Amino acid sequence: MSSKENGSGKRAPAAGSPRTPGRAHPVTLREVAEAAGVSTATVSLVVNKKKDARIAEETRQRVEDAIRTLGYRPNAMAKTLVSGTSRFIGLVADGVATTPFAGQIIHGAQDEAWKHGYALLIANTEGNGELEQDAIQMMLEYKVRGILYSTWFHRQTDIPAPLREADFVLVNCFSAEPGARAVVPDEIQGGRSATEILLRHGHHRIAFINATIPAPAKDGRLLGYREALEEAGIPFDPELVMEAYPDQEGGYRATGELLKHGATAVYCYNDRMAMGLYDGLREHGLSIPDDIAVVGFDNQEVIAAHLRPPLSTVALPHYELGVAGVRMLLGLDSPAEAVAKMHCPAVERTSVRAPAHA
Amino acid sequence: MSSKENGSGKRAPAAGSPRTPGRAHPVTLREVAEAAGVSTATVSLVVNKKKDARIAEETRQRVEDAIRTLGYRPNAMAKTLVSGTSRFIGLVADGVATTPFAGQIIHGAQDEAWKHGYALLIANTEGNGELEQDAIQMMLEYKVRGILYSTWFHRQTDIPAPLREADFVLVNCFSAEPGARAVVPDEIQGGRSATEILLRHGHHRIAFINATIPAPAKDGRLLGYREALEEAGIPFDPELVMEAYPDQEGGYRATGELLKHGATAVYCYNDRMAMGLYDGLREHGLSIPDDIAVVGFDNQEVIAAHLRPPLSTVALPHYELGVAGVRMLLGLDSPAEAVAKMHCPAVERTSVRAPAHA
DNA sequence: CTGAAAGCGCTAACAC
DNA sequence: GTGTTAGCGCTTTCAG
Repeated sequence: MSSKENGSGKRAPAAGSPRTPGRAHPVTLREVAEAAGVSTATVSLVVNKKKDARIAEETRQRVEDAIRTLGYRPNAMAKTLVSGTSRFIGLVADGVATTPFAGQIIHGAQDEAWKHGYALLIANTEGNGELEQDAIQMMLEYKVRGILYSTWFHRQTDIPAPLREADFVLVNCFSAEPGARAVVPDEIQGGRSATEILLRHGHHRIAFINATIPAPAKDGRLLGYREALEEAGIPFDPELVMEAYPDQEGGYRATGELLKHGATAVYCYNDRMAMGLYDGLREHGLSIPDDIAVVGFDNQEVIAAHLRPPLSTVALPHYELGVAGVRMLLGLDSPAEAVAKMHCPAVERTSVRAPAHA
Repeated sequence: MSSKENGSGKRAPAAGSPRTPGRAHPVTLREVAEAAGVSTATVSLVVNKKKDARIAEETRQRVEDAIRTLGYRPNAMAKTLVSGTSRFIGLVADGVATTPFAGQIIHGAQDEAWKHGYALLIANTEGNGELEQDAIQMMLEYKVRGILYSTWFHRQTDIPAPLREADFVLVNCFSAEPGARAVVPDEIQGGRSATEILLRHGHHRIAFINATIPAPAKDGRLLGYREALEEAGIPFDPELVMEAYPDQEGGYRATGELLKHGATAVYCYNDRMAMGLYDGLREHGLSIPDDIAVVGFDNQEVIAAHLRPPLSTVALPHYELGVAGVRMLLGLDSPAEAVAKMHCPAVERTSVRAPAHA
């Protein structure tokens, strides 16, 4: 964290601030105490609404009036200094920017943290290791309650050394180290759910366009597909599984291969591939869902909800990942596994219908 | 900020932490001083690398060794308490979640803040006024250097009362109050740029599908369109301007109307509408860009870069908004206007070509 | 029921 | 060159 600064420190010339009328220095506890004619201890007690402290109703009134008229606001830094640990939870992310998803992790973490009186201190590292170290150091210096270390796509990760000095949990990633707490999406169940959407509509020849890129998602989503098939008593046909680069172009290019094997339905590794596939299918004069049913994965809102027809898919529970991350950090839930797998809910839209000949 | 807590406060049972071996309490400055056989003042001086303090090289070494072996880490809270203001910049957003864009604002703000030694304290309010108040209060209590108040889409906003107690700047929004500092995208220039892409390719009959929803973007993008036309000496034809709900469905439904007026090119209020329009045009057997050229607005990556053909559009400078916001807050740039308009750069892809008969 | 006083970890005069 | 000391604003025994 470099430090150079030339700011004026001046306030914006906004309309007269209602509270601190002309005061340069913020109001302190002591000042409130003097104004109310009590000691700082007493003020502290009423400010913090200590249950066991018996304050005369009359005194409390006097103090509260003083607080109001002076516009007193507690200094969280001083509080923290005394208590030794702040009400901050750090969130280190490798990409808030890169993806619409990271935002949801932040959102979930923030909501849950807030609920328990914590604020989020965030650092976006965009994959820069040095920055990451610095960010963690900084959080440590601010005495954060703990750190959420998150990645924008589900993957294995190394635990940066300084992270160990804090209470931490990995979010959307996991470590090879046993015992390292983590929360990740349940890719297998997600793959099962995606396949089941199709199965439920009566499809038997279901193709799966997997990603070419190795990742827990690649393995998990395939495994889920196989499990669902097996449970439905449908033999696994390797011909129906193909691979493509996991974006629109990949999906588009996979169209030809897909059409060779007489599938009546296809489950795509992600929504972006499904989007490309839509174009490819259309060019072949095929209509969705009448000629072929499609499901995606990720529930990437901008895409899935607005394709024609809207895409049935399985959602990656990013918001829940954030929530679960802070709950685990704070030790709010019963002590289950070290790594929690979050459910990926199916979200059905209209890209699936029973096969024509069924 | 409610406060209830039952966390265990235990650390994750990770591998032995390298630094603080078994220590319950973090290492303090005083301890380093004792270990090095110097006073706390001296340690403070070397820790902060004070230029003017003359420390004997030998002493400095001794101190640095002590720091290293003890694994000392400064307590930022104590520092802040002394100095009166923290190295935090608050960022209040009404929707990190709702959109892929907000992430970019955060990203820009964080990068720039970090560059100047500040960390970001963020609060997502999702439009909840009470939460917003609380968030600002909290930031005030943590003595933030200032607050960035941002909205996920460009609009006018009211300044929440507590915000006035801080140094603040509005990001992606603005206030009716004169003097309130703000940074917003330059919609007019953006509209001009979008239109100019089409003009440059030789189009004369350029339709504009505007949004139905009132917003600075609606007015600005239209105005930019008119300016570009005028500058090109092309008379404004009201028939070529239509309105639709600003999403895929809106764009799709606008197709029929669009086709009535012999436009060879169309500029859409946003990329989502363009996406819908692509489908509509395709159903009419029209091809892009041969039969009709299309440009969007927003540069919503997932969409624009991956439509077939990839969509030429104008980017909303969210990252830059974040950067400019902290620069303005910190008073880093020359004292220009109270509200800065950020440039919206054209990003050309392949959805535009010269008109057929040209 | 309330006040006095001792710090939390660090910085900044001001001595020596 | 380096040590002493007085707080920063607050919480928390411990007296009374």
